[in-house]
Amino acid sequence: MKVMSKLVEQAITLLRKEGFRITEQRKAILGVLAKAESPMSADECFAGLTKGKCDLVTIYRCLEQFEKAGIVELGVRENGTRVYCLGHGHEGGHHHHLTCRNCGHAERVDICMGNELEDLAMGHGFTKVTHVMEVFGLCPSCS
Amino acid sequence: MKVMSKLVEQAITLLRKEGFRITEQRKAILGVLAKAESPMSADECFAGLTKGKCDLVTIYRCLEQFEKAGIVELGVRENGTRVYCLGHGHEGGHHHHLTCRNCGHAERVDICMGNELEDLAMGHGFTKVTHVMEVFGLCPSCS
DNA sequence: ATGAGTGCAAATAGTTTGCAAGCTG
DNA sequence: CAGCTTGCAAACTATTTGCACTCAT
Repeated sequence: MKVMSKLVEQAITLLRKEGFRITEQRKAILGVLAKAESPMSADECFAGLTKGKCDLVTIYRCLEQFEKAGIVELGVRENGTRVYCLGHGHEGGHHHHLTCRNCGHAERVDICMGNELEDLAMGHGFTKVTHVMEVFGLCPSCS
Repeated sequence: MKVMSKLVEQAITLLRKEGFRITEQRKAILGVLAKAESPMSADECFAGLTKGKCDLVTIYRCLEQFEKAGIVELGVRENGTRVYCLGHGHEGGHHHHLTCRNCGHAERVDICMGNELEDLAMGHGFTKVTHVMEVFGLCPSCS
């Protein structure tokens, strides 16, 4: 397991802290996510792994754990497919994406109305508020 | 086909204008959507129809057409299920929803950053920009 | 009458579950 | 060594497609 990106190291530390176990497959999955630095579906992670490294089912289970542990962000594609993303750059905080409907290329979007939404939801008496937002379009090359 | 809500009538007019044909099943589906006035999945529409009125496949196809014709809004649930919504009240323009993760109850949310997103996307050279946003939480009764 | 629309059956995509065996802490 | 994790097979849910038939225009 050659060099390990900073992102992966951070993630592993966090996982360990949350009491999850560190396995070869988890490290591999994190590696793929880190290399992409953009949202990926379980299937895409699978494709990015050296064949036989890990079962697709394991990827689903790990991604779910990663999300619970708060080390990846969950998003949705236009067609409903769930995608997970290891925070890009800096702090990797909450963010969204501008995804090309055609080639899949995604860019980070930092505007977000999370607070306004939370306030509004609280106003309606809702608790445990979360939100999903995805922006789609055709990127310059695909336009 | 008893009385028909204003919403349904509007929708039918629009459909006709766009060159789509008006069938019993389409009217029925619109009727269900209008009664709910909140986002529904294809399955839920199906359940709301008198058995045998229309095939589930037809619902999928109709909803797709309705969206193309611009008479329903497309949304996504937390788990990726697509939901469609006939504009509530007033103009039925673009809007989002605050959905209870537990009981499914949904309320309309009018805040939206569509313009900011569009500007940002344009800035990145993207065209044909659309976005999906859904807010989830636990409603007062389910909290 | 003619092509959009429908029903039925079957195929897909994405995701979940059960269970026995393996590996981490 | 206890129990979290994994792999494999199989079940499931949401959605799509092919094809012959029907009905709105």
